[in-house]
Amino acid sequence: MTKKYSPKDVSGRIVARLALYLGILKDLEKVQPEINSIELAQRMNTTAVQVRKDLSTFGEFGVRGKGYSVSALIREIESILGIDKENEVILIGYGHVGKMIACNTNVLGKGFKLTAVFDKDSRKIGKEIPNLNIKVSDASKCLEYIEKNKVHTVILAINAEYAQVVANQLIHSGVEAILNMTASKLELNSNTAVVNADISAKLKELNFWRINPELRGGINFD
Amino acid sequence: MTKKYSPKDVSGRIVARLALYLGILKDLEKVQPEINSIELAQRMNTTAVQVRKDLSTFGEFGVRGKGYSVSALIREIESILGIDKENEVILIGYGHVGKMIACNTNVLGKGFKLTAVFDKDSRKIGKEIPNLNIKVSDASKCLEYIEKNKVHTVILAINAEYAQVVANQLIHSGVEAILNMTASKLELNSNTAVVNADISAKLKELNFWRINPELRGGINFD
DNA sequence: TAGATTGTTAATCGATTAACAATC
DNA sequence: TAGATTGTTAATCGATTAACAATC
Repeated sequence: MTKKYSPKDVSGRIVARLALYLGILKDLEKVQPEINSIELAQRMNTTAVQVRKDLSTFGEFGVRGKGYSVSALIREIESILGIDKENEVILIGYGHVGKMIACNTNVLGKGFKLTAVFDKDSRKIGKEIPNLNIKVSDASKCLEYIEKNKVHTVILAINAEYAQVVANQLIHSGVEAILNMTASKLELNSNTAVVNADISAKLKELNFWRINPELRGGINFD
Repeated sequence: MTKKYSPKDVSGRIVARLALYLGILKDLEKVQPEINSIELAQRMNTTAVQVRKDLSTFGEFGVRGKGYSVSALIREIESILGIDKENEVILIGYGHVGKMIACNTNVLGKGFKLTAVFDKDSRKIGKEIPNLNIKVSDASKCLEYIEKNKVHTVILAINAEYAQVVANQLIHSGVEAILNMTASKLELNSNTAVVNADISAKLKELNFWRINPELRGGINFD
């Protein structure tokens, strides 16, 4: 059950690609039952060898001479990413970004369930969140909630200037993973996982590639 | 004025880091006028050598024996990323994600101005966007608008299943850059720049690192 | 001049690709 | 068995790091 991958074989790039493979496979699921590395590579804008190498890092999922079963591969990748079960997450910050995440269950995707939302603004506290059966709670109760409910994943959607302070508190409370939606780069000497999903940074990257078309030789600049 | 960097020296990673350096420097601007590569590296969770290498790819911005001027470095990086001037962008899709972007000018950050918003839903068309002086337009007018106004950058925040079709049309209309907020991986044989900013993919990555703490040896898994 | 820190050239490390053996 | 396509081992390529020369 508990698969063991070697640290030297799993890189950040591979994990990022895994999430992309999954997206492609989900699109494909209704249309065709099987796929080979060549076609998957085309859709990923990469090479067939990389597809096979990536997948084989985690196990032998294909059938030689044939290819991969789309549905089986989806299940494998979901299992690798730990989204075959439902993971509880909480959201801190109910501003524009927070609201978008809270009001749109699609945004989180399969495997994640939003169980609580916190904000420090008294005008927002107590507001009902559409579709989910929860209300915005007072941010001052947040750490208590985390410890009581053993929350392991937090989406941080607060003002950038408070991000570092709040993150420190979260880690102290035992949080293992933070999705950082703020423009602030979090400094964490602990072993908490942090992934940045700040839109403005992405837009800046994009703009660089736009104004320097001659530099986008390589295929991948996600 | 027009700086020329060699393609072999500029990688996607460097550009991504550039946007992060900028964020750190902006935080720092009010607090201290100068910084050296050692301190900047600490805040970035990387090494001083990498900081210097990254920056020197684009020019000589530092003073030997001293370090870098925070404000000058900010200006340089903004210039490299092309956000020292205002770039017009349009938004396609006024659902939860689109609304979040349109209603929150902060989200785009410096250097970008939202000039038009499109949606195909007749209930949304005509709606006034708070703070910006624009209304949601009919998506059917979108391509015409792009061609007329020479729009080069589009934020795509529509349903994943339409993403590929719309992207093809955008490229045909001369769009140079797409910020893809959808969960769909866009296949583009043209030389349009695309950067993905799908939140659910990031959350999946994050979850992998959470459940495999022994694999997060390296510092950087953004 | 001595001390500090940058920018660059060379060495190492890691990730991608090529070649091929395994097997359906 | 022949054809196809996977999974893996070895070779190449690119990115990071180390060493050091430049210079404030």
